[in-house]
Amino acid sequence: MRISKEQARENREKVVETASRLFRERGFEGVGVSDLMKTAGFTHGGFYNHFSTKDALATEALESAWSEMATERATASDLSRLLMAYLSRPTRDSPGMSCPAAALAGEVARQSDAVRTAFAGGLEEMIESIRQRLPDNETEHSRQQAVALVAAMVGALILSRAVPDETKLADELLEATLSSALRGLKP
Amino acid sequence: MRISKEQARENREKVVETASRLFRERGFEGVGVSDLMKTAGFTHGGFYNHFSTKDALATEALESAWSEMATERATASDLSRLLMAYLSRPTRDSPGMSCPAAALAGEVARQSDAVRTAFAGGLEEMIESIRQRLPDNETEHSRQQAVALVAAMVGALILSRAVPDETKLADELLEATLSSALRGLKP
DNA sequence: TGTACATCAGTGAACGCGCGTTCACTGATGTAC
DNA sequence: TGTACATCAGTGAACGCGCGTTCACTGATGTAC
Repeated sequence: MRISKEQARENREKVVETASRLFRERGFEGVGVSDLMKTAGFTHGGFYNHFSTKDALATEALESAWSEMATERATASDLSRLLMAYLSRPTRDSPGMSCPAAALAGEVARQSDAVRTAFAGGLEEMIESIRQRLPDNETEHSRQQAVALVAAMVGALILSRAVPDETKLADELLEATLSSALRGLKP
Repeated sequence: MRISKEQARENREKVVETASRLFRERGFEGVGVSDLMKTAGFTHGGFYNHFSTKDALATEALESAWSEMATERATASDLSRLLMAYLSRPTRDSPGMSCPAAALAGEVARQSDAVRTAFAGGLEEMIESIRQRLPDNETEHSRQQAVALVAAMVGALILSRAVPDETKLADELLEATLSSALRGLKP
């Protein structure tokens, strides 16, 4: 049952997008190739027609997630709103659709150079896009401010997801970091 | 070859401490029971004389790591120095001996309730010990400040470990977050 | 435009491997008398 | 205090299982004439 080239391209994309979501939800190690292909609507054997290894897919899936984030950031009207959306309960509760840094940073430290490089590329873009939205985005200091802000955003989301769901601390992490970040934007 | 009660107690502690280090270095999933017992100096079969499951050990190992951190925090003379030590390259490059939040937060979100609760307990202690060291540690606002500060510290360390070693960004994350945090301590 | 055949995306069984966990066994420690 | 025996921490083989990856096969698509 050979498939048309166009169909094959679409199928490949479907696998990458499914991986992009599942990896963020369960981590790289938490998603098996067989599991992933099944979720994407295929059998596992065909995987290696598209990707040389699981690690190669991980790299592509990460790039896909970062690109999705960049598109989403472009729609935010200003930095305050971007921060409010990022440090929110809906974002915390849907890791598969949100920031790959918050979902995968811990595991990325132990992945291949290809994955780590893809991660750093997307993170750099995130930092720069935030720097450009800072009030004083021309100064040298704005770079430092953007880097620190991204670290705080990512840290808050990761920690909020780690503590048990019902704890006050889970919400507190988002709220305190948001307040602190918004305060930092004032001149 | 039965062992004395005292010896058995020491052996158990050795396994917990080895796990505490290895889990922080490689993640929960990255350390096998057999591997762990071998590193601690035993064969794997004896594991279940001490722990009911690997998850039970994970919980104890996490508690042990947090307790180690609390002891270490108690020796810091002031908050500035604590921040400088936390956001440093030596700390970043020895995850097995440093903050369990930075090493394990990502994975903890997908662990059992027991592990997540142990994680939240240690994190809460960390937040409170930092709040007490803030200049205005009597105000209501100090709690919020401490929570946001901890999120930034943990986020910076996690991201610094995720990007490739040689990148400028790895150091930048530590430095920018440290500068921003120290600036936040001024009245 | 129609025919013959090569290509290759997808299928599903099979591979070796390491995982967490179980178990029969060993023999020094701990205990009962 | 000395003897007999039960206890149990540690050993290492074995368990079923799911992992990433390979492979022979299928049959519609793509191509050569």
